[in-house]
Amino acid sequence: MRLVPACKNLQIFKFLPSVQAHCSFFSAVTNTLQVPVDGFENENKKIDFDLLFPSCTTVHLAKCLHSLLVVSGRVKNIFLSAKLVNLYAYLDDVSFSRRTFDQIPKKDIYTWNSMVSAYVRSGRFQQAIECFYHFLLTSDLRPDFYTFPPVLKACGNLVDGKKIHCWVQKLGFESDVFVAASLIHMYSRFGLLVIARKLFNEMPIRDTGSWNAMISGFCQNGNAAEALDVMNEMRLDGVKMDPVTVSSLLTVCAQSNDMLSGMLIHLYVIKHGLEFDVFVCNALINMYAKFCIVDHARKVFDQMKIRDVVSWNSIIAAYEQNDEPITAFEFYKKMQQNGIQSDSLTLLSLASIIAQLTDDQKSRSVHGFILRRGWLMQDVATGNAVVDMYAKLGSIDSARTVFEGLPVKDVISWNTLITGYAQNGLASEAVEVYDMMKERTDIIPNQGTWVSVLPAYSHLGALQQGMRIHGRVMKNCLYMDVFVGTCLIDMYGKCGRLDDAMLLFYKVPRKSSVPWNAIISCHGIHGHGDKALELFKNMLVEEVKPDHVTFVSLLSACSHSGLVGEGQRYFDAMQKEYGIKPSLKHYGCMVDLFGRAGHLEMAYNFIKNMPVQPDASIWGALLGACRIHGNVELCKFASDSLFEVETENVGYYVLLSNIYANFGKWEGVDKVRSLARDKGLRKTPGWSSIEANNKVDVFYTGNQSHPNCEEIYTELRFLTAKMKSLGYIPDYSFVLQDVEEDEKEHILTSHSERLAIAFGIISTPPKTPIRIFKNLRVCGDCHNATKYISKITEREIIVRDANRFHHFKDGICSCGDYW
DNA sequence: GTAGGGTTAG
Repeated sequence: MRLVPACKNLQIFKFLPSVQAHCSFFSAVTNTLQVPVDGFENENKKIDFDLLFPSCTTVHLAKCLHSLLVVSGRVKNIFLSAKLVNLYAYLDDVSFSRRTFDQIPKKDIYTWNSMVSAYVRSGRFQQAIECFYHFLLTSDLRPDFYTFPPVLKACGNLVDGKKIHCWVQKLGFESDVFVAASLIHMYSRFGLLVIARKLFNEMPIRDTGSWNAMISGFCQNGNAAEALDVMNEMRLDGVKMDPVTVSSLLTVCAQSNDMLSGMLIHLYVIKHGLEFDVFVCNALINMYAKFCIVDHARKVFDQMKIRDVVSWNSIIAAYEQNDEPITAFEFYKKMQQNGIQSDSLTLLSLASIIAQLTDDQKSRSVHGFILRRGWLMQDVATGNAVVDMYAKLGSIDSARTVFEGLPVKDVISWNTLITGYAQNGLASEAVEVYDMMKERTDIIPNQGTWVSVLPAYSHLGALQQGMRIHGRVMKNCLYMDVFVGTCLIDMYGKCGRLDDAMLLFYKVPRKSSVPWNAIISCHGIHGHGDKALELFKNMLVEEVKPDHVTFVSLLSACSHSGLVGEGQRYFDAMQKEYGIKPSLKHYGCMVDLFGRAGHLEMAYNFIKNMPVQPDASIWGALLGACRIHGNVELCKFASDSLFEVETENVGYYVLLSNIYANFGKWEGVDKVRSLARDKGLRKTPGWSSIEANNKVDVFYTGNQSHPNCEEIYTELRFLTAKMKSLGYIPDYSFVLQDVEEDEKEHILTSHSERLAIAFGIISTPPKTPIRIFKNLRVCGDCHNATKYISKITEREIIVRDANRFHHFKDGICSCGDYW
């Protein structure tokens, strides 16, 4: 080939590959277009370059064509060079468009238009606008009809385009259908729908594109009703909907949960033969996925003749978001088998699938894949998905590391990390991250932030901080958001303010089960079983459909209040009247309900008749009941069964060792403890916290390092003496160490809950309520002592432990010693 | 020779 040496000196050939590449290009184009290679060698006279452009389907081929133009000198032809600008843009290589553009010495309007639209097509809106202004400043040419649509599109993504609109008016292009559609679309993107509608109404001639611009304007603002109105006007006008109309409308139907309209449009699609358009099918898949009708989504997907990456992403996301991670993963594998390259959205779904499948090993591969593609650095959404994946898998440290490495962190990155800590039981870390976001960034918290940080405050019992958020939320009316509202209800309920929780409950929208579940559960943990049942009945009156969570809240409320008969009835009703299949959580509540009430045999028989395999939580509930009611035989059986299915949860070892200690079987205690030690399990240390003077203080058992330590122990000595004079006898069965009597009394008085109460007494005004939180269950002797303390100090003492609330007042506890 | 209106996201 003589061509190659001739090309060597030319700048453009830096990009050109080997001799073989030239050969393959030549054979490709000459075969297709029947251009003899001789023709090129005879001064190119026989080659029609215009015909070569459509053959260039890759950047590589485009570069080869470019080289041909350079070598043959035809690059000087202004038409052909401008076509190259467009070609590179279509092949998604805008930097080559620009290089080619720069090499054109005398640019005409077509050249400029091509460059601007090349930028727009590749999403570089800022550069498109800059190029347009550069054109206005440096060229004598006037913009034409073709100039404005891309420029207006760029404006819709960046700045107010009113200035550009003035230009359009000055030049008299407003009546052009293409320009008008662009204006309508641009104003819609700014939410200026009135202006958009006015322009639309004033159009003398409307084509389908004009209608589509108006409809998509409403759709992109989530204005479903108006979009459907325009659709009806359009049809009355006798204009047929095309695939563009339909795909916009399907999306807005999905967003607004309008299943009826969505299905009617689907019928239209079938009747008018639009079901082979890829955009339409993709929109249908997404719509059915949002409606949770995955089968319909699947049917649409199956009958598609051509599928693109969006089709695959949509069907994968459909299964992923409807809790079918296994099927979703199968589709991902099929996508690969079909040779479709994943994009960042594929990986977004994949990360969530892996989290749902709890597949630690695959999580590393997903992370690696994303890292290699550079998406972690370019695309914050992908980064957030990785953080979320690790957090959901419990690898919160990996989540943190990925988070730290993100070059740009948006509000969702922060929310994801906060939620990650909160859901892994690390509430104070969650709060720390929230504080860090507040102090070190300008990021404005949103609904998601409140939903992530409020549960952390609930967990810590940080009422003051929670209330501060309530204040902020009030300002922008976000408390009307059902999720934020529910988190606040939960926070007040879990911080002991049941009245405030109720007040709020009546303010938030309660059409869905979400706030009902929260308020029922709050009454349950406060031991107000009757009120929980009443709320459930109100829920039915207001025609809110209970879900599986409602019944968990309801059954556990029955269990806390000893409402055995009611619990049984609702367990039955749940299956028969509401068609909800009980999950292990429901079975656990029932075992707890029977066990706590002392019906150990019933609890055991219930487990035997369960249609599913009992897990550790079920045996744990039975073991807990055995502890309260002291059944040694069943205890042995329950613990054996428990450790067959679960050996990692330290709580169960502690429970069993406590039972042995209760019976004074110290060998048993030692055995269980060494068993746990061998497994490398360490007991969760018990702590209690109290929020006083805008600050949360945390006490561990036997704490000596608190600044008010001396005063606290003095107060406790004083209280113990007073309690004894009123008839208090320490119950040493709650001392879980084999030590002397003196030592036992000291151990009881230095339990974390007592330190916190004593601190509350000395640091808050007399007779004000004291609110305490304990991470484990409150000790029985402390429970008894707190009754006396409430009488002596004339204070209401509210203790929330891992299980429920205890309200102490005038020497009695709201739980009636039943917990 | 060029242009508008469309599908997937935490």
